[in-house]
Amino acid sequence: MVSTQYFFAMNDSDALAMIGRLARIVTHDGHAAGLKPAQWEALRYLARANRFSRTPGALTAYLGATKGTVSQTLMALERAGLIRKSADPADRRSVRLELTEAALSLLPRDETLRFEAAMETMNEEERRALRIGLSALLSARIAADGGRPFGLCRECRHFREGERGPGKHLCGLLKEPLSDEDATHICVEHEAA
Amino acid sequence: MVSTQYFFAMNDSDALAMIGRLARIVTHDGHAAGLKPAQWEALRYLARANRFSRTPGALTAYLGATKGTVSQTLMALERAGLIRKSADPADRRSVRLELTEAALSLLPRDETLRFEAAMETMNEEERRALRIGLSALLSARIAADGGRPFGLCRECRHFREGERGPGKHLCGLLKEPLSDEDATHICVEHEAA
DNA sequence: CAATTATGTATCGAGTCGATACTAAAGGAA
DNA sequence: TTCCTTTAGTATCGACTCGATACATAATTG
Repeated sequence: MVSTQYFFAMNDSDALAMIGRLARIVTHDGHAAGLKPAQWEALRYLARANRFSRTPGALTAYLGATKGTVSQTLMALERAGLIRKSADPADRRSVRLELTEAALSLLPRDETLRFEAAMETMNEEERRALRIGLSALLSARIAADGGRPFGLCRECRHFREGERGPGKHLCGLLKEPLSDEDATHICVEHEAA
Repeated sequence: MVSTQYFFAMNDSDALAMIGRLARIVTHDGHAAGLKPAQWEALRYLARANRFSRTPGALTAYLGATKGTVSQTLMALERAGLIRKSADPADRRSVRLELTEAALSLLPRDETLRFEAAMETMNEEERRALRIGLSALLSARIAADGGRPFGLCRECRHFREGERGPGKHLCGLLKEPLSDEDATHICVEHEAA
């Protein structure tokens, strides 16, 4: 493998520098298709979030930004025809967000997908190391900041699998039914089991 | 360990999402001490770069940005008294960059240092995995983009160790003498051995 | 010596993003 | 019910980002 020839990360300081460089590349990738980095982040989030989590507030928590900033990004996306907003019938303060067809057809042009291509050139041991290392680092950092993990139902303490029959689950927190499809998306209310 | 409880990265797509979230945190950290993300990135780079690499051009290559953007960031840093510019006597188009005392005393306030604190809560296996995984990913991605690796002399094909005596090395490319201290900084001209 | 290439700056426009202030709806307590 | 507090989101400001384009100057190449 050529891949480990360039960088010799011997200590945490080197790892920190690599994290910075990685972040830079992601930001740079965010200028694809005439969008901005924050706009791509919002689209990616909405594509992965379950229906309870497709709101400006949840996106704000995910991004760690302020409400005002997220509001502006969402307005830009709405102007561009990439998201639709609708009122939440249960809570009229709240706004539901939905990707449009245009947004769905734009997702394959996400430049950060190039990282998946890069991973394909790595061997299985390196890929496994990446998953373990990133997972541990993110968990530690997000926990230290008091942020939300945004995980899947499968590892959530509120998940009650099959409580309404096969493939029909329940969220114990929101008291809402969950389909198999719901359970494969990330959730703003996620809490580790 | 709590750290691996939150995220279960099963595949490359999950790893990609983690990379995105990591990048977001780094960007957010970049608003410390009244500076902006791009300004912190420039300061961190200049603190790590050897004397051949402390130029606007090298910083542009490192950041993967355009010359104009980097020029503006550097002007903002100069106005803030964090960098000094000086003419390169050998090439009068080129500008040498130097951190001021104020910048050096600001470096400990870099919020991305919190990642080092997060790493300290990880066990040795996780840390090792992080280094290996990040290294492999960055190498692969940067190679795919045709970017420069910005490594250390030790792993550079131009490095001629001790050619001028003990602790006195030589860069075969630039034909310049290198001290031990020079060799511990990253270089824009780095090429893997 | 002319053409080309390289280094860096000037300017523009849409967007970012923290800060602050604001509106409106929900929820709780007396 | 009527306050009061909390929550969800928007409006506006100012400094900065960042790609794009155009430009000036210096080095290099033919």
